[in-house]
This record gives sequence, C-alpha cells and structure tokens, in this order.
Amino acid sequence: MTTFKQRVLAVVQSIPLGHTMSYKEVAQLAGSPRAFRAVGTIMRGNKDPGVPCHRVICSDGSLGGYNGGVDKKRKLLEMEAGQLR
DNA sequence: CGTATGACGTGCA
DNA sequence: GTGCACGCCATAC
Repeated sequence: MTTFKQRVLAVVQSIPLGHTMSYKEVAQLAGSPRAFRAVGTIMRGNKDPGVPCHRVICSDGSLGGYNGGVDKKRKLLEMEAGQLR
C-alpha cells in the first residue's frame, strides 16, 4: 500500500455525493498532478469497496471506464444525481 | 527487480 | 469538431 494509492482512495472518498472529479484532479489532490494515469491504474487493479471510483471521470466529461461496465457507472452517477434532486 | 500495461490528458492534423 | 499519436506515473505480473 503506497501513500499515493491511499491518498487517491481518500480523495475519491472525499468526493461529495452527486459530484464528479476528473482523474487529473484526484491525482493533483493526491499529491502527484502528473499521476492521473496511475490513478486509473490503481483503481483498475484494486476495486476498493467504500471508494466510489465511479465518481471519477475524464476531465473532458467522459465517464472514462469502470470495473464491471461503464453502463453501470453511468447508472450510478445518474442515480446519485437524481438522489440529490 | 524489470517490463508491460492502463479506468488519461494534451497537442496537432 | 473529431481523430490519431505521444507522454507520463504507478501498479501488477
């Protein structure tokens, strides 16, 4: 468990409900603004329960990807957004 | 320990 | 506005 990974997980958990952050933002908050690639790599190899990685999307607004299906990720985001309203 | 891959981002055509 | 290619960091094998 590297501090970076732990940091990323903490940041993702810090994302408010109904809000989404880009991998770049998460990486920056994690302490490595250039490790946005590693952020995806970490999540991909570690599906940490409790870490709403589905709230992490591309900086251009694309969902990016998800372990299990991007469709599910999109569904979760819509569900959370609908929950807020 | 070293190599290859990856859920990205930015730049250029 | 869209598509292709390159660069980057960390993880996993």
